[in-house]
Amino acid sequence: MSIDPVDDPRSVAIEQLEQFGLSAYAARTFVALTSLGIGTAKDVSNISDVPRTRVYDAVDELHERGLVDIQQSSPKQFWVVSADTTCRKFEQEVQRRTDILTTALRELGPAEPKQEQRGVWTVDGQPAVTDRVLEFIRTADEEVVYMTVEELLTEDIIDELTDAEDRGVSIRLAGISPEVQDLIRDRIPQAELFDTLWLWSDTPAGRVMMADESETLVSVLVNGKDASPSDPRSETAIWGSGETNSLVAVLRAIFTWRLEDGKLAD
Amino acid sequence: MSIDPVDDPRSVAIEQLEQFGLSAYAARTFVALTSLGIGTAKDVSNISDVPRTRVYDAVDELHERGLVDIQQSSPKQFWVVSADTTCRKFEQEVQRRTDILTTALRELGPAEPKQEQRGVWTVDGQPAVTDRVLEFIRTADEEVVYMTVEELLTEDIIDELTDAEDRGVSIRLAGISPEVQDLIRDRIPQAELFDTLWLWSDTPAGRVMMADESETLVSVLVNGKDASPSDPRSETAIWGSGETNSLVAVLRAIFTWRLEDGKLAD
DNA sequence: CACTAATTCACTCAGTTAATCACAAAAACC
DNA sequence: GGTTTTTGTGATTAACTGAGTGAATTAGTG
Repeated sequence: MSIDPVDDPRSVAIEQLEQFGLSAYAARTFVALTSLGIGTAKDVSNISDVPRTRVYDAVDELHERGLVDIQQSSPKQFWVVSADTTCRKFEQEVQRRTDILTTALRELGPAEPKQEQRGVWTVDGQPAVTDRVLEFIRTADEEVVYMTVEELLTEDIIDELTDAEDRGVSIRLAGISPEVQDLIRDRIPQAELFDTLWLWSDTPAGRVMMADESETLVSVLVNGKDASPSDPRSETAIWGSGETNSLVAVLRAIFTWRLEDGKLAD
Repeated sequence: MSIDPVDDPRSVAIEQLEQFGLSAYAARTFVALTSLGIGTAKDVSNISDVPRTRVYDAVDELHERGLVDIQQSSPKQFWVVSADTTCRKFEQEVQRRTDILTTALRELGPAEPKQEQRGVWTVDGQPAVTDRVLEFIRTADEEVVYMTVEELLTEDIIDELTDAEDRGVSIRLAGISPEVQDLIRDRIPQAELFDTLWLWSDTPAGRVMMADESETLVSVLVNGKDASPSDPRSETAIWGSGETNSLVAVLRAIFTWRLEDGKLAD
């Protein structure tokens, strides 16, 4: 077919506008008006598939939001604000909302350190896993050990590691190719780079990390062979926290042993 | 009653979370978990009024979004990310969406200068009116005349006027008390301050503006006496654009006459 | 093995919104 | 001036989503 819905700017815009809380009609009407600039209900109905009689309601909704102005004539004319202004508007709106949410949650959250001992938690999806990793690095104050395949040593992680090092946290990294090692030595000079601990390459490798010997995370990439090759939600991790957590215990044992044995005793 | 819903951080947070696209159950569950830190379905159901049997669905939804992790034990335990991380997450998410929307709309909008001649458009609500004013100032390149009551000479307008002045646009302001005039002279030194043109004080005064003698806007505050005194949606404006627009013609005549007559001829 | 708690699943009900239709008012056109 | 088309408003119906409830299955516990 001629138009691929995922590429068509119309569909994309409509999709996003709905996400911002507009009704389907309002979103489609807005997009139609954006390419028209100014138009009547008939014009809008022609190029969008909004029933003509419903354009009026949709425009009212948009007018409420300050996105469209109405000319009281017959036929009514509808004027749409510029794309730039619209986006600025949404950004402000959302910024305001985020602020409200932040303060509300802060008032609420006792933020008492959740010292879970026994449990092992699951996280799915690379973004979510990265979040946990970042949080662990952020709250570490002595040591971070991070074994990873290269595709998972992303910029945000390096940033967080750099911050940690500045706080005096000792960083130990593994699983990195020689080229990237150079980069790391530049960005995080104090980091200790050690070789990967076990046979790593032919497994659906993900990452293994430990912070302060009390927070650990292990992940695998689930689409090593089959599954859609570019599915971003293909990482699955488990993590545990607390000195007596079993996962923590296992990893601490392994790391301590290998680090002291294979490399240096610090 | 003991709890005012508009002040209760729980209600506020739930409200905002729903705006961000979470279901009612998911939002309430999240808030409950935020004050708990870690909890079971029972815990959540006790302090929120989510039916126990539905906590699981809600948690699934939150897990999908990376806001909650699940411990596969019995009873299941749920762990919630910190308030800070949550808000960071939403901010990123929304930023991404706004970017997508912006590019999509840019591809779409011909952004051809909408030169409307005859029409007079309506705008309601102070934020929306301010938007139009800002846009007119932004696109002016010779002259801006702005008469206003003080409460409508807000910071964002002053900023935009300052920018305009830097571009070499001549600014003419009226309707400002002596104290504020000093402020203006400091912020926008080149601005010409002229006295209000007609009896202004006993009307439900709003603003009158003209940009480049081709874009004009007139507003009134509709709740001068009655109506809820602090209703923000109480300003109503009309605007017109183009050399031959009737509203433009009228205002141009008045301003030119009064400015040359009463003050100076520039 | 029996009993209880926990979890999942299936179903109902209500509210919302899309969509269609019918009608009144206004414009345009003989 | 009457007729026809266009425009705007309101009512009505259909479809869908999501809240809420309860039954059925599973997992712990004594």
